[in-house]
Amino acid sequence: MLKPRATRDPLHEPLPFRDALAVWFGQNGRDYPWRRTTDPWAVLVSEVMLQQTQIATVLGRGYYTRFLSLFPDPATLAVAEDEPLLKAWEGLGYYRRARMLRETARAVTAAGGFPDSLDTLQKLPGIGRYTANALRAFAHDRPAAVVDGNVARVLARLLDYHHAVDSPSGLKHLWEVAERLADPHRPRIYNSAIMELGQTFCRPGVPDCLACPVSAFCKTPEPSALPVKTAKPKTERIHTHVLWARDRMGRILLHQEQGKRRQGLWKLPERTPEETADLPEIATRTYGITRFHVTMHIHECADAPAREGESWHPEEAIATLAMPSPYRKAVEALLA
DNA sequence: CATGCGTGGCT
DNA sequence: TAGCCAAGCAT
Repeated sequence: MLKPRATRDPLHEPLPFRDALAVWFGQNGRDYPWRRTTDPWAVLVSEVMLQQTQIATVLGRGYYTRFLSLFPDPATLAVAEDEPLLKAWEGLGYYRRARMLRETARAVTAAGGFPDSLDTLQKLPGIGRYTANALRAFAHDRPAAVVDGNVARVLARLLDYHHAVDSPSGLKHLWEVAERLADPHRPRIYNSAIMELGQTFCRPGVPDCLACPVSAFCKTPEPSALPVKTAKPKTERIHTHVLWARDRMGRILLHQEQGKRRQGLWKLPERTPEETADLPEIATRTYGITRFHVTMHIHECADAPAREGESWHPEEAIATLAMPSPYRKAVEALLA
């Protein structure tokens, strides 16, 4: 891996660093729909959708455009029911984001508009330090710095920073650096540029330092070794047993989540291994969720008493319900 | 401060 | 295949 030697320090010479980023971005910046608007609502929707979610997912499957046509302003989302909201979010994951976005829409609607102070923005549900600053930079073009996964990687390499970037102390340091580096005169361009740099040249694994517009400012001799992250617990293999139950009318038994996290989503009813031991297993599916590798065993039964939170649904109604992806796929395969 | 939260693409 | 990673946040 060939990498040009660092000849300049971005913290010591922030002006040429910002210029190099701005020039490159001005000629090569990508055209995303959320870069074509300054509407705080449209920007907020994009930022929340993009939390821990790749651009290709949000764009490729049309989530962003569809969501904004369904909920074009905060007042519309503020009065939306669970079902259309969760359905619009189906497949994006982290479903709590959708509910928190509606809570924020209600607060903004009640207040008659978006707050402009960083502290007030950060008190809104689902808006943390990153999203609050992103709103200020991308919607209002006001001085702000952001640290997301891309920026953390870029800064760690620029500074040859070998502490864990996902630890609280590491993040604190990176935010301080980010605020010193950020361009106070071109917040929108600067923040767009440094994030896009992390998606393109300064990508995870082996970066493309030879083409990087700021390689002269980059201190690390071994970029592929950065950033350092805290060790994650090893994936655990677990098994679940669910029912594929249809009554005499052909209706399907489903369970609606009640907890804090996935409230409102519909799943196949779960039973203990003992309860399904005598039922024929008609399919198994595997999927990953957080730190678990799940093998879902699907058992067929003609009928079953509905328990708390469970109800029967005609086949035509299934498509209108919001289901987590693994269950959506399982149901579609079983109905095919 | 560590952990849980979804999903899909890439290595 | 298994692990890593992504425009983080709340608890």
